[in-house]
Amino acid sequence: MNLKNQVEWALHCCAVLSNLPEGRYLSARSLSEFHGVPKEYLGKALQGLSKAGIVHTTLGPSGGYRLALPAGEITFLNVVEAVEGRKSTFQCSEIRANNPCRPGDFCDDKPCAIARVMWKADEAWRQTLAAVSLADLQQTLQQDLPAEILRRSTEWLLDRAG
Amino acid sequence: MNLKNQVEWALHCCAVLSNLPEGRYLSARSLSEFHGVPKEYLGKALQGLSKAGIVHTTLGPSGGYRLALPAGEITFLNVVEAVEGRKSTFQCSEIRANNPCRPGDFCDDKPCAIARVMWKADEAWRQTLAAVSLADLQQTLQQDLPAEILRRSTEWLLDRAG
DNA sequence: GACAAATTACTCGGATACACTTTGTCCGAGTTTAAAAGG
DNA sequence: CCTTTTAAACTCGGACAAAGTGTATCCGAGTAATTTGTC
Repeated sequence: MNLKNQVEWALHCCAVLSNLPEGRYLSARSLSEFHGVPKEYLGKALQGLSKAGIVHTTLGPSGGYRLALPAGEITFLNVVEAVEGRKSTFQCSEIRANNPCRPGDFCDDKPCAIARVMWKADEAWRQTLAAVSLADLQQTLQQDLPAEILRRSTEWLLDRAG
Repeated sequence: MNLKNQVEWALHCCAVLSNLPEGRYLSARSLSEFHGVPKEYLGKALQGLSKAGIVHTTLGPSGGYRLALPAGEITFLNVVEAVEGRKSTFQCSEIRANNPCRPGDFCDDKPCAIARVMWKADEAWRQTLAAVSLADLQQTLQQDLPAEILRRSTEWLLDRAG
């Protein structure tokens, strides 16, 4: 079980969009060029973000994407779920019902004990992702990256932002 | 991203094997019949458990599987990793290196900030799974299930255990 | 110079193709127990 | 009754097939800004 690489791309795109001045838009083409990934396929991920209300888009030239909310109000979980979907990683297919010793009309009052554990783990995963916002990420990146690269990247982006 | 259904099957098989008296073995055929899943394919999952040292197997008639350790020393994580593999759900492909503003010889001293968050979430997931043992599961099941079904199931298993 | 029309640049969505993984089946080789055969 | 041989039941592993999902690519429709053309 692997997350799609679109999740990674979407997160990196959000990190870039966090650095964009308010009201400016950055096109899918520029985002794909900046990250070195195919534009058309990246578009699918961005459409996911758009549908989830995480980014806002405008059409036409100088159109593109910007965050629809302040970076502090968008979490990793929001982005991951927008691309990957909201359903649990563990799918219970109720095979306990196949037990030949169960009466046919027997009805369980609780979900399967195994599924409960797996879902709890899933919940822990989501909670960790929900605890980190794009603003947190931006702060981390500013500590990690040399100022020179940050400056040049910002310049590169502003050159292309509509 | 979904876990394989083999994970679910393997966990259910382990739950059954936890109820087996010490020294008895249960065949893949019986396990597949009990859970209503294809025998050959279930065999693949059991082979994973065997390779990971979670179950012990004997050949020949009256052969089959039993737990290789006390149920209290086998965790959900052990079983899940035996079937699903040990690598993280998030794969960092280092697309930050594609940033056109980075000098070609620049070397990051830390892993990507985005990957760090994703890996932390993965760790939380694993920690939750590592906190529950098969003994815990067995106890939960005994509280959940009616005594009648438990008794009949145990009888069914002992009939077939070698 | 003001207004309308055409062009351009972009997003969005659907259709399509390819590769990889999951899911499942089949069969042969090797191993151990149980049953049958022979003395 | 005891020993040897045969048969049966099982695991293990590899090869193979089908279905589903992930990873793209391509193209047409719609929209907004810009440019061009007209008065």
